[in-house]
Amino acid sequence: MSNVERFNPHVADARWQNIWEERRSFVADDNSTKPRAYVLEMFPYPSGRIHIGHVRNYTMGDVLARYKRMTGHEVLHPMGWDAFGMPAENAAMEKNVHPGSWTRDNITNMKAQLKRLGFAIDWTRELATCEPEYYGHEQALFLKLYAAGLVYRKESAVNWDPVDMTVLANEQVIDGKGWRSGAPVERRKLSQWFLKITDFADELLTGLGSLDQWPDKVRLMQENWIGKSQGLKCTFRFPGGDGGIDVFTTRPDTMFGASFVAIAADHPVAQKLAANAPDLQAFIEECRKGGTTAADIETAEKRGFNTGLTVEHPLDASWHLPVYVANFVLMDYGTGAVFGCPAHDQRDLDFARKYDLPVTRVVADGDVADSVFVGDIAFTGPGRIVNSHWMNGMTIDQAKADVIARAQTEGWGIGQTQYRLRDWGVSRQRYWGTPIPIIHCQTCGAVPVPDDQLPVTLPEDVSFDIPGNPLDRHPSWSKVDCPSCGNPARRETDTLDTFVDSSWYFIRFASQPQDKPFDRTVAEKWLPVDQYIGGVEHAILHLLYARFWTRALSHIGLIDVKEPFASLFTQGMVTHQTYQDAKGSWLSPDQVRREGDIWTIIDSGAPAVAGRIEKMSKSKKNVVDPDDIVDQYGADAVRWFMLSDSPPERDLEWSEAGIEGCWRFVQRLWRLTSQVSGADGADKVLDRKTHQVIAGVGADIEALAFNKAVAKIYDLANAIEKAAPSASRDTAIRTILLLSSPMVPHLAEEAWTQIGAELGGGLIADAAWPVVDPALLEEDEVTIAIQVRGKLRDTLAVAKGLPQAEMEALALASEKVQHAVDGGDIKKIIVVPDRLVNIVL
RNA sequence: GCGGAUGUGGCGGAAUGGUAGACGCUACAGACUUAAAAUCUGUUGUCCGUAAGGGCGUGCGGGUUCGAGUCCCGCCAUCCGCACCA
Repeated sequence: MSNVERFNPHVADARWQNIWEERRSFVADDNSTKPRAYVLEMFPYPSGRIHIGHVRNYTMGDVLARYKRMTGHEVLHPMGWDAFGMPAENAAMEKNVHPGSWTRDNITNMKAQLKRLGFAIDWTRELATCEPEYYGHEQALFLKLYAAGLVYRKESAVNWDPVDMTVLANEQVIDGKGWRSGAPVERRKLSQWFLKITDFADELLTGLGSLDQWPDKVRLMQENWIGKSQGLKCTFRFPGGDGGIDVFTTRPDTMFGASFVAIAADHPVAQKLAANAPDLQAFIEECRKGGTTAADIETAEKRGFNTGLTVEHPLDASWHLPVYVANFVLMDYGTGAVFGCPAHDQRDLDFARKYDLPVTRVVADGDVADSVFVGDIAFTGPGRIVNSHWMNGMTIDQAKADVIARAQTEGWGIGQTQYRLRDWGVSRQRYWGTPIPIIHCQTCGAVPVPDDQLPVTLPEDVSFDIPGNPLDRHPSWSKVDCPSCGNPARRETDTLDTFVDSSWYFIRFASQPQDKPFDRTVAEKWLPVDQYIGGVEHAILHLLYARFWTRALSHIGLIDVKEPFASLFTQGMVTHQTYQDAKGSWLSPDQVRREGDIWTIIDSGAPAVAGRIEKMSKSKKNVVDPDDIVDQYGADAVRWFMLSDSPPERDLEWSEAGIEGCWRFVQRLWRLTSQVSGADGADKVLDRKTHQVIAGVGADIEALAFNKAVAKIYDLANAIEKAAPSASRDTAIRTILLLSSPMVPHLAEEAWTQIGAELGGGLIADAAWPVVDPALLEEDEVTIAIQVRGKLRDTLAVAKGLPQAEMEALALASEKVQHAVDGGDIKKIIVVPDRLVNIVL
């Protein structure tokens, strides 16, 4: 054993970080002729401190970025800040700081934290969405979409806090009450800006088909979110022929099972009736209680109000159905009205049982075809149509087609494609966001801010001492002259949803000229992003909005990119055990100590309870600060931990023992690199292992299966340690350094200068990935399994490629096999070459 | 409520339908040491057995197959998303 000093990250980390920076190692060259690789992790919200989840995310991207550089790519790996959002305003209210200075301070701190981890980031392209240099271009893009007719204004519901007189985000509504006032929230309508994402519904849906490097689950979730369905839009007429109620249904086959029509509380018919019906008015107001989320609405008790109105059944005018106002019907989806077929829809059945409405079966469940439906569980399976006159005996699909055809011929309905997707409401009644560049004029209406007046910047002099949007009460900011007629007018005081900011930052990273949002030619060189990595919580909204925005820009001819992210990876969360004291208060991990199976509070000696392993969160105090652990173990051990053990798409549990193990491995790798001996001679077994590992680690990194790459590196380290000195062993040591350098770059550089000096020096970051010799991958001997009746009875080492007959003979000759067969009748022998023999009795 | 996923030793996990538990962690035993740390060697799914060997084992219940952790059907549990959190 040599007496090498330990690897000291406290010195080495900063040294190499400075060298990479000085040499501009990771600055991407727009004009490079190398193949390009754009590696992007979802940019962070500057909340204050870097979170371990960020570290995991950026470590994964970093390994890929560094690997891509080593395999000859020009890599773009940028970083920026998703810097607008509510927490800055909350901080302003709580700590009396300006959202801007709070945000910018956080960025400074978090950038320093990220730098300590040695990520191969091109910091020259750093951007923050809260700066006019970014959001000004966003305003320009918004106005281009406006000019193209993709932006419009309409009424839409928000959570209204009647005490604070302010709009609340869903997050600020807790159990139906405002988080500060505690008052029950109401749904209130406001006029707001919308982007026409529904124009792209079909494109966004079919586009999913081209995203073959996206996880199936994300594509499926987006598909369901867009929710394309075919159905019938038809009118249930008021008796007497004066108008009616338009209804959309995906189940026209069940029309003869209808027993009521239900309309939304906001439906014009309901509104009109309520004017003269106080009890209906009261019911409608009751329906407005509670928050706006789908979960709130759909888990609320299903309630209805019988309006006393009736409508004619389209297929039988003599058949009249009652009209209810129901709290589960949404004005935003379809026509805001449905017909209820209780036998074949659970919600309708619950409703019918509650209000004692008829329940008629129209789809047979096997042989059950009784006209009166029994039970409380709706039948939604396949079957043939019954109790439906001429449709009896048809399949569901035949009946659907029949009813739609009949409706179109007779003129009372039309076959229609419907989407669940709604237009994207982008108005936010808040300060800390991109101002919507519109001016409201009494004469001219909504007028876009002229290009030469962009950016519309946020005023700095705002106060947060009372709830509500400071832009609204700013003395002068909103007072402007109309750009069109010159008369006094009012600036829009709503700001844009922060999802708009994150819908194009990846384009701005690729190209950031001062005078326009991006240079098309340069952006198109880099886009689409080759690998996008982030949390699965963004599977729908962010990723769908970014896809839409890119298509919208493409639609108006600004860029020729349809899909922004060619390959997507969704990582799991970082979790940690939680601890509580006897009263149930949360304790941080450094407040408790373990003695055997007993946990105690260090300060008081009182008992503590080790609870569930949960996502790290401040409220549960189970957080670990990356700075602390980098201080203790250095960047490389932390990075190694982020990649080890857990598959990246799954949750990773932070543990003391785990990081200790990683620290030991870093030191072990360091010792290994001091063992280059200069010895001669080849070690064929080690050579084979080395090349198998080169091939395996490369494939694993490309597949982002970092835990498997790590396991293979451990395997190679074990093999090297067991091998006797030889030229092969020296090569294996250099190889393991190269293979692990994307993961532990500081140690790799440090060791590389020592053993690399003799090879001519240079940075390992600039070194080439080792090349696999396919001839060395081949094993000449394989172990085959011998099964009897599918149970393993023996294993045999045989030459690779042994003929099946010989495998069979060897298997039968095995004593263990003969014992297991025990003279029984052999019916069949299955032979899988180089794998196994299965003897079937 | 709707949509999506996950479930394998003490723990994290590995396994193109073909030897379940690679690799790591923990624990235990041993070596080295005055001692500790570090390091090294070995053991570590479970039950029966001195051993050889055998039984049982991938959330639960069925099924397909020569062969199922893997495919199919039905459950259970947990987690994530649900349009103003980012």
